[in-house]
Amino acid sequence: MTITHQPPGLRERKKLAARRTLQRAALELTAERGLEHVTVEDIAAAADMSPRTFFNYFASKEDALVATDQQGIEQLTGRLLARPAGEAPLEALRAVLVGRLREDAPDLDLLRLCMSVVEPNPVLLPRLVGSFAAAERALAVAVAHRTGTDVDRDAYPMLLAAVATAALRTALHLWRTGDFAAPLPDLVDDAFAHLDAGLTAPVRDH
Amino acid sequence: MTITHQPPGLRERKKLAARRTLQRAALELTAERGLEHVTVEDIAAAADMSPRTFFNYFASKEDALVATDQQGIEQLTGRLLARPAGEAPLEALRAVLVGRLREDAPDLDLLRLCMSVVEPNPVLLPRLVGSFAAAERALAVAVAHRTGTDVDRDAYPMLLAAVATAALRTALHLWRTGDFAAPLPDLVDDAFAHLDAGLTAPVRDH
DNA sequence: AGCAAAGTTGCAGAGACTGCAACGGATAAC
DNA sequence: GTTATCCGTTGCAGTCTCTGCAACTTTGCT
Repeated sequence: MTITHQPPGLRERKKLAARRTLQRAALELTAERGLEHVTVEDIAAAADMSPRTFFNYFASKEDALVATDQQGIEQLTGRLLARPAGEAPLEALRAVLVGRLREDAPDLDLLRLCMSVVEPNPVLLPRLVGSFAAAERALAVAVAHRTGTDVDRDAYPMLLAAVATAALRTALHLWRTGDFAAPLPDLVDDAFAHLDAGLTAPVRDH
Repeated sequence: MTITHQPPGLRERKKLAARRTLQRAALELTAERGLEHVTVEDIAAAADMSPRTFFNYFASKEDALVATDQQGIEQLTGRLLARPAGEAPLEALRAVLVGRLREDAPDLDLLRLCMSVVEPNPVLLPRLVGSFAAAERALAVAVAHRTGTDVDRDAYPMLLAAVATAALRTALHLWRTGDFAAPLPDLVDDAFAHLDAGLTAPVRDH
């Protein structure tokens, strides 16, 4: 099983499209009606698919609202490993995350929807936080690889990955509470700047 | 509605006991049989309660396996606010978390069980991570209060709370992969030490 | 065109979860 | 001591989530 980096075939593209369609349908319906007034059947219908097919893409209804796809994760770790070897790991993480966010606008769109949906449905907050777990683990492995440490014996890789997602989550929170006015990449960058500054109590300038 | 800090009445104690009984039953059964071979009915039976009662305590089967109770969270934030005002916020968080872990052994027992259960049931990992969300939010509010910042406008409080739980989660991971040999409080302390050291790549000494 | 691999769908069934109403034990007021 | 009240427990009925399986359709390749 080798990883093929061919231009993705029709098959893959259709699958990704279907996934996005379902995700968007789920988010929009939930934004309108609230989480408990949307059934999987509704979502499937809105996406012109069978309910059974929904579960081929998402393990649960809530997953469709907060999930990050495996492909995106692999893209992140790939880029992380491609950073110059001398770079400080935290810097590399910042560059990769910010870089990715600056690129794809369509993803940002879904992300915004997602944050809007989570806020009035607090049950989803743990889910959202949990959905970062997979990415975090993958990033930790990549960091371990970069630094020659061991994910299961050294604190460093997991801690660094966890701190990076902490920055991301913080930025997402501020993004939403600020009505998405500030550009998300900038917010993430700011959060990392706080980390660089050593997490000392900030000066209040407002 | 004021917060009563009376010695908890019989009623409260019984509720907490019931909750723990259910939690332990759920964890032990899942440890034996695996997540998908345990039903809520099984758990309720093992705890000598009706299945319906289970859902009076936990919103879902998985919740019983990873949930942290509201009371514990309030205890944490209470202690955080009671720390000396001059103390650096990260230091205060470290002291509170480590302090709490050094105290109650029974809780550690459940925590160990929980980690043992999550490992062979990866579906639970996001849930576990998500279960920290509530605590994190509460801690962020407390930090904001301590530092005079705004949870919804400044990155600092959420970032700090998220970093603290990152340390905790990292410690939990190492605790498990090390077969629970090292004392958890020490591991948490170590993780915070890494944070203090500025997240620079560690020297490899093994 | 024709074969093989992979995706979609329907179906049936187990189990998760909820609202409601009845029951019962503890508490408090009289 | 009796009565009124609160609050947790339980059973029940019903909806929805989620899964395995088998039939069918589409895609990718020759």
